[in-house]
Amino acid sequence: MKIATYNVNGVNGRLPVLLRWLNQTTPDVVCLQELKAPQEKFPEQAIADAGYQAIWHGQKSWNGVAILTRNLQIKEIGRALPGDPEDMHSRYIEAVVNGIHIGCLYLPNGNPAPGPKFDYKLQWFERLKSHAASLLAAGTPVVLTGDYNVMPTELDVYKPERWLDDALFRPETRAAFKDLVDQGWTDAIRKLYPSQKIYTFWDYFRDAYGRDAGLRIDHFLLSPQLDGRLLAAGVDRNVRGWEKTSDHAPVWIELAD
DNA sequence: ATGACTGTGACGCACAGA
Repeated sequence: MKIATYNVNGVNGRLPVLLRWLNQTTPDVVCLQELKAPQEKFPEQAIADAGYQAIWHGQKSWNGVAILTRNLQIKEIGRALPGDPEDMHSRYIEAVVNGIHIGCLYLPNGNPAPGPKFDYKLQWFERLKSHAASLLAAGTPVVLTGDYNVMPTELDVYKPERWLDDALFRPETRAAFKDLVDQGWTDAIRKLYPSQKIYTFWDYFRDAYGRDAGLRIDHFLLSPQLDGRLLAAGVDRNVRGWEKTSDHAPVWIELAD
């Protein structure tokens, strides 16, 4: 089973790119982030015509997450990260597909740091850790994937020294990600490519893609039940070179059935 | 060190992104 994650940066503006990529790569499950569309403006029909059913949690202008499946039943479990009923951002949706819990997340950016946005990021991280721990305790296979807005190590940044004070790379952020992984999760890309420079995002500015000035911020965390089923993983980085493309590239894993 | 790009909502320009 092939599972992909893709921060589309606007699902309607990105629709031609999204459909082209879906058609070329036909993942079985797709987690989308940054829909930037209200609930009623999700392009359900175009995605259905491409062969995918979908559940989504939209929001006007910002955020928004979705899970798409191809020829697989999808059962929604929830569309909010537990722990803060006041949090109105659409940043989490969870479903069961093929017996696997799929958590699709869009972790807050957190800039500028320090400040209230950074505090929100760290609080969101705490809630994620809490929910992740309960998923592990349940003992079912789980994939937690999406845009984590974290470069976990220096290997994941083109110029680490420039990012030390950034919300995506500050010590508190990296520590939160490490705490999460240390619960018992496997970072799928790093398991297969422990020392390779791999990026999933390139800024629109200054020809970042052309210079390969990238970041690795979109991740797949696998619960222990799935660790042994990981067959392959990669980044469809060519998609970042397409016209009218997102600043993120799709990332994917392949699991044994 | 700075500013550069992009999508959305509204149809200016502000805001958020990373």
